[in-house]
Amino acid sequence: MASDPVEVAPLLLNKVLTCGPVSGRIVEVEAYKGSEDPASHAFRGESARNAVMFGPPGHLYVYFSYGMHHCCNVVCRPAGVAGAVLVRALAPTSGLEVMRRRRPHAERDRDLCSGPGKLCQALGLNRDFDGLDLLSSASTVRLLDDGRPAPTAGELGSGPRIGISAELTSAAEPWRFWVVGDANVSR
DNA sequence: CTTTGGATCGTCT
DNA sequence: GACGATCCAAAGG
Repeated sequence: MASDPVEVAPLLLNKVLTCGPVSGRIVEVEAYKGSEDPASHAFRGESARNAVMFGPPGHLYVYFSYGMHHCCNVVCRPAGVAGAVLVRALAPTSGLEVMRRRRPHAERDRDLCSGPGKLCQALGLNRDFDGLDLLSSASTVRLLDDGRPAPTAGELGSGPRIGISAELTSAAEPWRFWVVGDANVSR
């Protein structure tokens, strides 16, 4: 959990993210390095918004974007060094009724968590949850291992990250990872 | 099915 | 004052 985001990202696949009655299996992620990655919020140094990315690993970094959406990340480098993994999609595993109520526009269950903004809406996450320790049993949001292993080489997809300006030097890096064939992967 | 444009506001320049 | 680590609806093939 405390190493290079590009190494950690694929290992988070098939882990379970849970918040109260609602939970889902992680099926798509993106790695964001800190100082070496122009696409990272931490590239230009620490600020009030991204402070959690500079804190200890295993904590939740939640940001607000586009004036209406929240996205959540797992911090994964030692305190003082920025780095995180964006959770892009979940396969819903429990609390589906609550998710549907929070996301009335979702017509199919695969629309509930198939995007970083969607899954935060489904889990009810916002900036109030920024900084939570995902590995503490006392936290309202937790990252759990239910025994399913990370995808094998044949089950693991990878490619360029989504929504990154093409002019950035790291835009073409294959730092997006997903579970091949899962219906909840975005797009 | 794919493409396009609008919504909306915290954050940093 | 500009710009997003996005989502959705509407319009066009």
